[in-house]
Amino acid sequence: MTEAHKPGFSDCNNATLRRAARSLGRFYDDALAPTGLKSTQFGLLFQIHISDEPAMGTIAEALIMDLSALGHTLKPLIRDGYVETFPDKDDRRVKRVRLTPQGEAKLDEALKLWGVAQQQFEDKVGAEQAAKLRAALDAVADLDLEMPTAASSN
Amino acid sequence: MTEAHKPGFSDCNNATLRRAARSLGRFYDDALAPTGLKSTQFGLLFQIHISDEPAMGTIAEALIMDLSALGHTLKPLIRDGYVETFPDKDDRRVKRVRLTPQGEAKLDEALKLWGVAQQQFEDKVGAEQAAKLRAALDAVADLDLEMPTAASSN
DNA sequence: TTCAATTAGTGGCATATGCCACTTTTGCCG
DNA sequence: CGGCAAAAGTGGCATATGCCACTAATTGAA
Repeated sequence: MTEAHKPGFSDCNNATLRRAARSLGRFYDDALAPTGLKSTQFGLLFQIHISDEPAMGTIAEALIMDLSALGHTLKPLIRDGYVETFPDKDDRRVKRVRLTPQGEAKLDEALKLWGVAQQQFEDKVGAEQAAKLRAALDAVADLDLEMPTAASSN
Repeated sequence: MTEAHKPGFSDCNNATLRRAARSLGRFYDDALAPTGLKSTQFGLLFQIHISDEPAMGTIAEALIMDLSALGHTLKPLIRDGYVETFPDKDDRRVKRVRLTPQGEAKLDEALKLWGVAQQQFEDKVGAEQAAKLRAALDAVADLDLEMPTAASSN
């Protein structure tokens, strides 16, 4: 076969993905810096915004993140007054989430800066390519991966 | 029709990337769990392995990660005896890194499990597609993105 | 109705990552 | 040569994420 270039991270799908995530994350973080929000927080606020007072579990599922991780990530946003929670009317185990007026305002503010970064990115890779990449990433994220024969070998 | 029912949630390239990273990270983490290593640690050990006693800055650059972040991430690996550092002969500011024999052994052990996960992934998406995805991700990671506003000299 | 199993979150602990302020070395220059 | 800027790391602080053990609220029998 071809004289494979430096293997390094290149071979591991996961390592490559994380590396790209660090790189792109920095870019979007820089873009949002003036708002005081991290790109992850921005994404979370947006997800809450487009949902209808979602339960924590619902958000976690949509973002494919651990429920407890979501709880942790939500704390600074609640502390800063951007988000608030309230119990579900029918199931007291369920805690629903919504943006506060300040949260909505902050999101609007962030959306403008996000747009600049997003545009910048798409100008570089092309809107078409970017859309394809996102589709591919969504497909990967939604894969039902499972370890075949879990352990107990040799 | 009703909106907001898509798997993703926004057109944000960064959010989509992070979401996929969380998802895939879990898969690889599960695969490596028997070794006691996280997929990130595995990636770091591998990077050190294929490099020639790299300086910390060199590793950070290759993985596109903050130097201080690398330092933090390295700590548990040093504590567990998989990695050791030593000063550069010519420049005392430089700290070089290498795997210990246990580190090499642990890496070998992890490589086997990684291979299974990697194979599992490629069976699902196709080796061809996976390679393309990695190429796209590497391209994204190496983009020279810059915010127009604060952009000065570079 | 009462109790075991399930579901939704919380809290603690540990790693992953970044930024910023320092400290130590080098390098460069007048 | 002396001093100042740049380079390489370190440490502290804060957020991002996961897993596990627990608690509280529900549900599904018996």
